[in-house]
Amino acid sequence: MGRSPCCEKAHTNKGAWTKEEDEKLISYIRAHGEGCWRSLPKAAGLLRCGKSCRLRWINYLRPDLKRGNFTAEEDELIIKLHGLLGNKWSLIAGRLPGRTDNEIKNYWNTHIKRKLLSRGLDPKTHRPIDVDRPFTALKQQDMSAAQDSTASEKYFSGDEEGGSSSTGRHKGCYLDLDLNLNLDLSISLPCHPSQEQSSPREAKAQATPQSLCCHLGFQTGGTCSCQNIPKSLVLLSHSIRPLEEGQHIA
DNA sequence: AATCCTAGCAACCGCCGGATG
DNA sequence: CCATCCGGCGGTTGCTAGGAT
Repeated sequence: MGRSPCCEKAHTNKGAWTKEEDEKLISYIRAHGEGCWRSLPKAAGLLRCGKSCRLRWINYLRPDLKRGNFTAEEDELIIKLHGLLGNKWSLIAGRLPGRTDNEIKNYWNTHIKRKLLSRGLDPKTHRPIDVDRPFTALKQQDMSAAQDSTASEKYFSGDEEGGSSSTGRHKGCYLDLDLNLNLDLSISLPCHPSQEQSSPREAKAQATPQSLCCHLGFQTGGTCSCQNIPKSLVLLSHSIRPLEEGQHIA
């Protein structure tokens, strides 16, 4: 059967937006609000695909966007959140008021990736690239360092040119989001080899707070009892609540 | 001055999942 | 339960500006 195209491609403009198009889109959304992107282009007199309008509005025209360079605080927050969430750019963006997922994704690919590499960390896993020093060993050895209240600070404060990629300078892959998280985590649903789910829907149905917390990387005991999951973390598993304006992660 | 290379960013594409009939 | 619609997401592409040669 196949899906109908989201718009009639033959009669739509592509590429960079003109000032006139921007103005049409802005004035239409000001008058009518967001919603029904599919019909918006026609109603607004734009020869654009609805998706394109949505993207343009969200990533560039929205009045609450914060333009300009990322601050050091935003950098660190992105790194932390990426360690926790992976490439869930929209969730990460939800924690950075005024920033868009596209912006963060671009920033990650152009700046932060390199920053992590210069620290000798794998941008995907946030683990040391050094293969001669397995993570497990590192974990044990650096746990004490991590207990130092400034350890996480040190971990994230490697200077760009400092050659921090040399072995022994990593402070371990520990996040400091008020909780004792490590980066051996994934948001993915549990996958027990013995009982493989036949469909994503089934897998979802079997996700429990217990399995969730283990996959989030909580230490047994301590924060994670696997019995008493903080409500906020169950929430986290479903969706990350956007920060209110001015609110921030400690 | 011309050409090449690279980084940065805006925009597109294809897929996924929730909502709806 | 199924088919379809639609919004949203993440990955990727392509254009452009600026620096290097």
